[in-house]
Amino acid sequence: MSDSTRHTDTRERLLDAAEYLFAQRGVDATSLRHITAEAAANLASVNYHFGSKEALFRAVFARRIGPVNQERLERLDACERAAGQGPPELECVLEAFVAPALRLRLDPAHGGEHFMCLMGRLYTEPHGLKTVIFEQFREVFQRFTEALHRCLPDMSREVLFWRLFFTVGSMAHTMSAGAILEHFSQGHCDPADADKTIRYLTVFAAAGFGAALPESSGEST
Amino acid sequence: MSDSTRHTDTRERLLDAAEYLFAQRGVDATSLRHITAEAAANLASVNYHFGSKEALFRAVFARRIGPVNQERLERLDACERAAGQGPPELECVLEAFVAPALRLRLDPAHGGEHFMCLMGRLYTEPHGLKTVIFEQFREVFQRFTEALHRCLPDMSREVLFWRLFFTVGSMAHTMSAGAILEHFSQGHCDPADADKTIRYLTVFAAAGFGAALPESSGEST
DNA sequence: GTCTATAGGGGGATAGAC
DNA sequence: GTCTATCCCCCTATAGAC
Repeated sequence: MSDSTRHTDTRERLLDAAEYLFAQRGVDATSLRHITAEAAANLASVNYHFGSKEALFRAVFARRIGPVNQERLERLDACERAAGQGPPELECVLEAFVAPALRLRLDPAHGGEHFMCLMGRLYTEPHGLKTVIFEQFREVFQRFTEALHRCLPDMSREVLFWRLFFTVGSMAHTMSAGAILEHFSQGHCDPADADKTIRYLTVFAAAGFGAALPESSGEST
Repeated sequence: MSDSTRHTDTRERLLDAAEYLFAQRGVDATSLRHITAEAAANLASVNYHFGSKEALFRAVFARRIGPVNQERLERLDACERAAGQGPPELECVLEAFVAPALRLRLDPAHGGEHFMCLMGRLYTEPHGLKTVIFEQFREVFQRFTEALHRCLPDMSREVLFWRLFFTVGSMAHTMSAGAILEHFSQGHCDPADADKTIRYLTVFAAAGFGAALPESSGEST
């Protein structure tokens, strides 16, 4: 915000504008012309600063994913310290994973809410770009699956992966489709209340993880 | 399949092609040229049969959502009959909701797998078209929230809506991002096994619904 | 019902002046 | 670093012959 940076941050304005428009209208539906207009920059500036639309998309993610994943790992460290020698607490681990993403919405200064929506959609978008971005989740994925395995030592890898996957689905849905809940619940639910949302999701997922294992019991068709 | 319909089903071929390509590459990224080429039809045929790309998109959904939602209601009826006077069983209700969508993948003759993926993405896509399509879910939503309320009479509407929302998120994620699970689990999980997937998700969600209620307990930041 | 041809509008990327 | 002008592509939708 200082005057010394004012003239140099076209790049930042482009990132902000792209983040906002990608989240609001989708990546394919957003043109470089929309972005540069929103950023009050020139059409050629995207190619000058980033090289291509795809590179801009990657940059939008690179700017924020790192901090989110770092916070996840720090919170996981805290869970493990609190547990001493024993396994960490299940709810603590799940909250460590879920909270940093769901709290993006509250990020002051920045348009974290837009990024949260975009990131929630990332999992299901058909873009080939996904694969590159998912590499940035590898460490988080490994650390958390290890921690969950210590929480639930008798659970097979298969079931553990499935339940983590369901948890990610609930989280992603909350990040990108909260408006639907607000609409269908007719005001009963408020996805803008991050603390409550985190608490509800953590409790739901922890109970799901703790369920007795189904060995393809009873009913099949 | 009969010869008498062979010459008239350009319309069907267009729907199949659109369903496939929308699922695979996204709606915005799929052009009418792609669709008509895939369907071995003429570029003008989409506008002749449907009027516009948007109308084609709606037709793709209209063709399959009806049957899925009808099956959900029938299965819910079955749960309620089985329960007699009392409340239906929680797992039965959840499976009634989840199974018809997850079993789309097995739909023979048709490309149900593609539609499943597309439908899973519908919740989070930025298209304005969503609102029109969601109207078709209204009855299902009401019947299932009522049934869940009878299963869990002490649960507030707020918590019930949240947990149904989390369940929908897990389901949608499974429908549209199963490939990610297959990749990250390195073969431990097989999202193509519909029976197992349904069982796992039902058990997970039922446990989540059954969790003790959190009154913003303990930790907040 | 099906096709060709085309209108008319954006799209991403780049060259080259400043 | 920033801007204008422009190349060349693909898009949706429609007109009109068959």
